Amino acid sequence: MPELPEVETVVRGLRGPLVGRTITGVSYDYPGGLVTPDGPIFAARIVGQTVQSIERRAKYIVIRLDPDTLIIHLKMTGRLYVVPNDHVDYADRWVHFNFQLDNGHQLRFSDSRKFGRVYLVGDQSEVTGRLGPEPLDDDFTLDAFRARIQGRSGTLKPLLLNQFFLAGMGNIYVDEALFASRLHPLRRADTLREADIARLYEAIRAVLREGIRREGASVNWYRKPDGTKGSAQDGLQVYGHAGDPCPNCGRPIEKTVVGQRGTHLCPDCQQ
DNA sequence: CGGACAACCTGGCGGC
DNA sequence: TGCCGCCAGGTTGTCC
Repeated sequence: MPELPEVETVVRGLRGPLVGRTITGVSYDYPGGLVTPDGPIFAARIVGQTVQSIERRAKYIVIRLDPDTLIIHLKMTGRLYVVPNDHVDYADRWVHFNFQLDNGHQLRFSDSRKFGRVYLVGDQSEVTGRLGPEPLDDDFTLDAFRARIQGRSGTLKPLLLNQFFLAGMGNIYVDEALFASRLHPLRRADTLREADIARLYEAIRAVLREGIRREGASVNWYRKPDGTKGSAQDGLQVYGHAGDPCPNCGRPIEKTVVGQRGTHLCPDCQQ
């Protein structure tokens, strides 16, 4: 669920309460969620480090400490929020990491399905170094996208979900971008014409920007750091709309499986 | 390079 | 009301 717009919203919501804070302790009850370093080193190494800045790279939340970097991936059910030590929250039942801050607050990482991952590294590129370009960066131009997609032969949906091809898209926004560009999820990348590539490029950027503007899609688990829902789900055209009339032609939206993922499309509008 | 599939997990939901 | 079984999906790793 948390894709680029959701993670971007989380990052923006965490900056205020976290930047400038020093971590004074950490506890966790699911060692499997800690990728690196080894458990015995983790607490000793992070305690005493101060948050310098918070950024997003793909779907990773990158918290720059000094000298290390704390990186968190929410996967599907992860939630991050900062609350006073004595605050009781509904999502606390799934908290597996709890970072104590120097101002009587805590950064809590709740994750019911335990898919989320935590990294503490000296060099961010250990985790995010091989990811594809950021679709909303200024230097991700139409020319850059064209150069990247030319020479690829795979089907569009799995290609757009591939984080090494393009960073940040997930199941929701890929379905939306393909609908907006009138391209079928099974369309092969090497059959796209110039106009198709241009429409797809614009659609990717548009759906992601709209997702951020609406502060993410709370289809089920995703919440903003303040616990409230985003509203991007209200603007979705096809995702979660199986059987509903296509906003373009009125015929029913279909749900199928592409690349082992639930896929929503209008078979009449998307070719 | 690509595609299929299993694995990691557990809440929520449909069906009975 | 309660139980069973399946579905959801981000990422990695394996295999062909």
